[in-house]
Amino acid sequence: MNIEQTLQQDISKAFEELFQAELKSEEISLQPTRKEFEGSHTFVCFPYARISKKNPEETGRIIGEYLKEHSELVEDFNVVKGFLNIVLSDSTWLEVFTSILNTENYGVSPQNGQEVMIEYSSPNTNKPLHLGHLRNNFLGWSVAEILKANGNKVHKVQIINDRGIHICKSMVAWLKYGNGETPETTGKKGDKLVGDYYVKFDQEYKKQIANLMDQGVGKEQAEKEVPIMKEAQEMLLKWEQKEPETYALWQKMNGWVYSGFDVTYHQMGVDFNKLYYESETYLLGKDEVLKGVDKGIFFKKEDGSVWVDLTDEGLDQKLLLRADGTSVYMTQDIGTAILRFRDFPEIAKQIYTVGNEQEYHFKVLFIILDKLGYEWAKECYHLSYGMVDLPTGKMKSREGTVVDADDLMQEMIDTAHEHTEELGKIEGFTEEQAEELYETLGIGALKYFLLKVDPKKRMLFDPNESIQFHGNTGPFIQYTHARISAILRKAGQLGVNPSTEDIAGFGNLHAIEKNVIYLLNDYTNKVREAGVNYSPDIIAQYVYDLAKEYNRFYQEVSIFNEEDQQALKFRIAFSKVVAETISKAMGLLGISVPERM
RNA sequence: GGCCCCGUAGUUCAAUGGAUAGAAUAGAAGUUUCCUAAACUUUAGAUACAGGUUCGAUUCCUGUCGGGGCUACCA
Repeated sequence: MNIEQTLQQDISKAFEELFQAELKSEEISLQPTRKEFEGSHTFVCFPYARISKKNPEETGRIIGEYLKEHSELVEDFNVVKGFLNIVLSDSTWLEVFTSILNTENYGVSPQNGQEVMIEYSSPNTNKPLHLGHLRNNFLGWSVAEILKANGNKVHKVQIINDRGIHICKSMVAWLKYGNGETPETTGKKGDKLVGDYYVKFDQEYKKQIANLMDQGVGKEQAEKEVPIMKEAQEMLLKWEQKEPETYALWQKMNGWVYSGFDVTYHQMGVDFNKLYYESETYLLGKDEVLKGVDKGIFFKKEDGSVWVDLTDEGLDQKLLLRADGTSVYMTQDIGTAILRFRDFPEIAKQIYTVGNEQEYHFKVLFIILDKLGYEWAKECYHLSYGMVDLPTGKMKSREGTVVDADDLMQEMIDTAHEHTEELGKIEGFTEEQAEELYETLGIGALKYFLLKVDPKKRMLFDPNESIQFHGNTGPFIQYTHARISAILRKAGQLGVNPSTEDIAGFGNLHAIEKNVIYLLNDYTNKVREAGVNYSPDIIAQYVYDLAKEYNRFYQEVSIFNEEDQQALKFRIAFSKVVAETISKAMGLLGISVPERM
């Protein structure tokens, strides 16, 4: 049963019969009643005063009377300053609840036949993943899950930026200063090792510039003449010519990075269906651009460079091919987009999870694809998210303020460990179970923290204060689930296993129970809304509200002391549905929930 | 300079144009014979500023002030 739809229809009917006015039921918007008033759904009467030709207060009263008389759902109503608050009957609430109880896969829409591709992560291979990647990955992965729950078939992909001057820098530094070090000989994660040499390169680079300047060379000239930078550029050329030694070194070092990334992704709990490598796609797009020149979509300058003129769109001119004929980033992205639609001809949408500093880039990319005549260009979407700032400001690798992904996750797990031991909550756990719990809690806290904020907004991460386990946090929600699990275990031991028949006709619902059922009923709306807006924060906010409201119930209503057997059974079934909904919603965020904690 | 985004309690986050702007945390005060106190209850505290549109504005428009991003023949 759909409460909202039914109410909308009933209100629509009221308008027809009372005021002879046609008002489509979709046009009628209901909002949740504020908690200081009685009722669950509120109809705002102001906009309809001109239809009813009565003041809002009066309009609300008349419609309220009508609903109370004619609607099967409505038991009572009150009107406060033009707001019609609708009170539903207990039997309505119970009916809503049992219908949820009996719905398989509640909150999951049937397949709609639509295929969607979502890209996230897309790291460079010259340094380890950091806090910004965590937001990116958690966001992309969660949006993928949310889209699945909305009935889409989803392909999770990333493009790995595995070539270019950045990786050559690490390679040069390793050759010069590495003494043949490997992850095996040092015991270091491969991505960390390669990252160290990237840093080493930068240090040497600066040193050499300083030396040159000491010798009286001007700053600009020094930057141009630095020997180590020249070496990196030469290496890039060798790589492009596939010079065997360079190529082998590149493969070896990237291999180290990938093994390191695998560990990190595993700990993060994210995965991909297909990987794209820049080394395989960076030459794509050039043909498309040249074709575009032939068609007059792009233009060539005297020096031979190719540009697109976007001044009609209110943007600038943008370079697509350099004078020497080589590609730029934009060219590659054009090629990759086309490749992906070739690989997956059925996809109806492509989503790029990339930080908001690249908004301009994607705006231009999508316009170009459209100009090239690709219908699907309109279905490309830049899932743009804000930076994660530190209390000291932006993360800067050169200033050593980057928060490493592995370190941060480990820190969260360690904190969960300490916290759990302090509370003495690990009695009866095996060592293995305890370790698993710390991980569940630590990673859960981190994911929830990063996902509860609207992706579009920048957010602050304070390492000292963001690791919290109280209040609006992942562990709070996990704790609620563990509490319910304890109730269900006890119910199982007592042999209480309520069925729909057991609770049929139960008519003594507690006010908090109605609030919770309202939330349970709202879950499908939230999943839809989160899908439409690509916003896991909607789910995060929702599941927190649900857990919080259930905790109030837990505090105020006792279950096993209840003498009325039907009430007891209802509360068991009710708790079970709450636990399942918490678990599902958290699942959409990539957060698992423990049975005990 | 041009373009884009953001200014909400001390702090971190909410609020399809709707009621007395919600949470969390930090502060103050309470609640464990009873299903896990990582919980619950009470209390105090905010829309940067000035106009405009509207029955009604945190939300839409204009301006001011403040913060951030983009604006490379880098990726």
